[in-house]
Amino acid sequence: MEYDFKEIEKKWQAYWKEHQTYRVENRSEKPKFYVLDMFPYPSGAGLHVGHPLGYIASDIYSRYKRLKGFNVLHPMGFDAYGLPAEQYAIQTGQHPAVTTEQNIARYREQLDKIGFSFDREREIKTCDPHYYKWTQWAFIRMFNHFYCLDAQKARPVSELVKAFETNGTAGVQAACTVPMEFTATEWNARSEKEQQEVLLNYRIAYLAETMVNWCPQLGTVLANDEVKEGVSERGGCPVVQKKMRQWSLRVSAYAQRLLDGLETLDWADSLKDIQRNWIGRSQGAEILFDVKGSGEQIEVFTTRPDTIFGASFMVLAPESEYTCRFTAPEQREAVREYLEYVAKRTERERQSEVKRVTGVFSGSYAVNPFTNESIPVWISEYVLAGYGTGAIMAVPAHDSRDYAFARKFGLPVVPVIDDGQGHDLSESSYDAKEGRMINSGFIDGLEVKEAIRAVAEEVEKRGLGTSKINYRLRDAIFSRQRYWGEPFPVYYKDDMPYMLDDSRLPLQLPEIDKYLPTETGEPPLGRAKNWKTEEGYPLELNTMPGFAGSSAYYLRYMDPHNDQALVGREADQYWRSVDLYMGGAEHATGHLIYSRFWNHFLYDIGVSAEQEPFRKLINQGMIQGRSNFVYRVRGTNTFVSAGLKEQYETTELHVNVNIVHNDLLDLEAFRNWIPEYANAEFILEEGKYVCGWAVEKMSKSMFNVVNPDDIIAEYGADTLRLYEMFLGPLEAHKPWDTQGIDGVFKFLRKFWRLFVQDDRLIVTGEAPSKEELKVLHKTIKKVAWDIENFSFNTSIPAFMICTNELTALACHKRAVLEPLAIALSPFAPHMAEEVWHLLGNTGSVTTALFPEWDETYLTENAFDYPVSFNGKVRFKLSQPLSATQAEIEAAVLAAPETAKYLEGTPVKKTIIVPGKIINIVV
RNA sequence: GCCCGGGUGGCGGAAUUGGUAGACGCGCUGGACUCAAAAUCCAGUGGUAGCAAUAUCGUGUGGGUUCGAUUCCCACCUCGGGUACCA
Repeated sequence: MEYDFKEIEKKWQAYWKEHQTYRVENRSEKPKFYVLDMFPYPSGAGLHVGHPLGYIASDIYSRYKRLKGFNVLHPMGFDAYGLPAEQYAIQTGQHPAVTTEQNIARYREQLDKIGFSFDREREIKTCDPHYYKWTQWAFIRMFNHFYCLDAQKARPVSELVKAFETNGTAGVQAACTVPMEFTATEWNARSEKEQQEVLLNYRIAYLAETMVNWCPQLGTVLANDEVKEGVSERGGCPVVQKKMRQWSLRVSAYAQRLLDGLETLDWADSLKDIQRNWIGRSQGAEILFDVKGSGEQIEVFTTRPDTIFGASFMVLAPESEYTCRFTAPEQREAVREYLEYVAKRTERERQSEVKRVTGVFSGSYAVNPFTNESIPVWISEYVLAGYGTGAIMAVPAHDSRDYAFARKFGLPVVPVIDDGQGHDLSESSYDAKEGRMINSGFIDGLEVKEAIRAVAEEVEKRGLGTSKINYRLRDAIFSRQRYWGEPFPVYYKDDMPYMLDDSRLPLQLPEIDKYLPTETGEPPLGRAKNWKTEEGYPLELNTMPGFAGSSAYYLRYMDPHNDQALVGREADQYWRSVDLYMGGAEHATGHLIYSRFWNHFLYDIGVSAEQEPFRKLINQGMIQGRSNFVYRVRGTNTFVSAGLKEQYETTELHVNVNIVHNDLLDLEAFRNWIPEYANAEFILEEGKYVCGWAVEKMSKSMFNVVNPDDIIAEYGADTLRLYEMFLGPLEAHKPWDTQGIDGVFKFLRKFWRLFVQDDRLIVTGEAPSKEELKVLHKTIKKVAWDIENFSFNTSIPAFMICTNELTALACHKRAVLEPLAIALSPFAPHMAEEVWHLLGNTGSVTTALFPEWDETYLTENAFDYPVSFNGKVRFKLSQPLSATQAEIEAAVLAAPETAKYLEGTPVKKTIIVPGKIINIVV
């Protein structure tokens, strides 16, 4: 019986299902380990060969951990809300729930064939009311909490109300949208509606007029991470800034904690860097500048207080409220024109024309508090309203943007730092934080870093301002004008939002006739009949964004059937957080920020046991497509082989990679592929048609999609699993190329033949030789190390070498082969189960223990092989010696091998690297 | 612009972190089996010189540290990712 993967894989997949082999309990004597994959959005196209890469890696790790004696939670589910299903619904009228369910069924079927060890009982779908009930529940909690800056955590809004009632804002340190000040008397005099309006300024989930990214083509607003280079990430539609009343989450309140938390995480440094940049902490000072003749002041934020003596003008953001306040009457017309121009520009234009310098003089003058000179106040779009105070002090000599602006409008450039190299300020600004201060009064002669401190102190002393930390991280806009998402558990009374009672959750998504905005421009939910509370209050028409459902799903897996809580206390205390999270780095600024924020909040309110949800994170790389091309001779139906294409005028066309083998085109299959090519003629080289190729994104339009189902049908799931790992380092991006798959398939067949030949089991009970044990233990050691370090691509060669060596030794001994089968089981579980049973074991190999390796089988002589070169003799030590250096030296010099190479030459010195090498210099 | 990563045979990539560079696989070449092909098996395969043993060069480029560098340091070239008037 040859290796019959079809039979074997079918058999064991059925066995696992029937015996619930991978079912896991929330309590155990064993230590826990939680392995999670970023759950997929089930698209209509189904899985391609790139999708399971991370799942295979995490499955190998899960299986390994199980064999190492851990109670492993390894679930899978579906991120089911999303734009594609809704767009499809708009086009076809098909309910998105229906298509989503179909897609999920297809995904599940494809995943099942790969032999994952998921606990199927725990599967979740974000669009399931039993699931999104808890998304809504968490939202209500965010509405009912504010972020207390004293405690650095979320606190109930009821506490805030109490504080307002007794002391007003005095002593209240809370994260807010706009700073507010009022007394208890003022608060108590306010109407219910006015009080609610004030509280929205503090709530963690809040409704506010904010500048949002509005995408007219998609008809919805988008979060910052959903906008890339000024256009929507999905669909690439233009995005404009627009003021709208929208739900937001006060993520910014958690900026420092999200930053600090990174230190405790075992994530790739590059990913941490991305998050650090995104959070964008910058330390500086806020400084007040008097505005001449107004009695009012402008506050600026700067990280370079040291350069204040060089501040020769100020600039306001066009959208800043300062702008209209400080526009002088004679400049009113010019400013109005400029603001009009700015408002017309899209985000994209603004970004693509960064170099373009525009601006207008406000007509006002401010006073530099250190030089007492009067400086003009300008307005320009290069200053952003949403960052800092919306106003800056411009130091053209030491900031390149200010420099460009000063040059364009002829403003003075005053150098205040001497870099010691004679930097030419007529060419460019000097931005570096190095050098000595000049022209700067009391800080003259100080180093830049000292000067920053000195000025900041002086500013505080003179009451001109305070030091201040700013973050780039913005609050997350949480409303979407869409149908296919979680409904908000919100109703409106007197135009103010109120939360539904928990007992009314889940608030189910209503049926509607069409999935488009209403004629009056309301979101699709405006079409729902009776979309109001029993009391008749209207319900919220927006739905939640895609990241809502994916922000706390890992908690739900711990306790997926709990009707009373998002996660039960006991389950949460047991599983705590994800020990290994596997997923793509593209979620660095989206999901991985929101999810951390969400979990920090749940931690604050005592729902989640740990602040950080994902202790270790591995980013698997993307598998790209390898496209093939044919070359059509212009104006004909004749195709020329790649090697000859230079001799003709050709057009390059993508050809389906599934009818190309080793870059050779299957001519018959090509003629049958598309009717247009039925009569195609070919110009061959050496009787073959050679295709061109390139690495591109795997997509339908490039005809380079490889379906895992096809690979499994031809080679089996174990081969697919092995090959995906063998392709290259887990974290690297790499093209899929089916060509090499034969290699791992051959290996599995060879491995099989160690156990079975000529239809019978040939494994014997003989005691293994020293050499065989060395082969075995070498392999176990290597493989265990590789798995622990996620270096799966190198553990497969270890198995291959081992198999070749055992074949050469004609070793069919159970004492060697059984541990080997267990070690292989994380990679090729079907094959491992089969041979495990052939050896007479019962149950699943999952219940075995990963073999331990024994160093004593791997050691031989203290120094194995001398190599001589360049007048030196070198010995490699195969393991650390317990002897002293002098003893080693003496032993080596006395050894006959040494004498052979030295041939009497006197030794100049010896260099000993313990455990590694001895060099003898002659 | 700024912040991260990378550059090793014809190709994917090893080298567990300063110690025999090119493991393993693909591809290619030769051989065995076959009427033949496919499949399978065996051998060879970085460049140069040589029948050969062997010598010599060789990890993007140029320098440096070291007995010893793909690995560490400096400068440059180049590819990829993140981010971008964030003051």
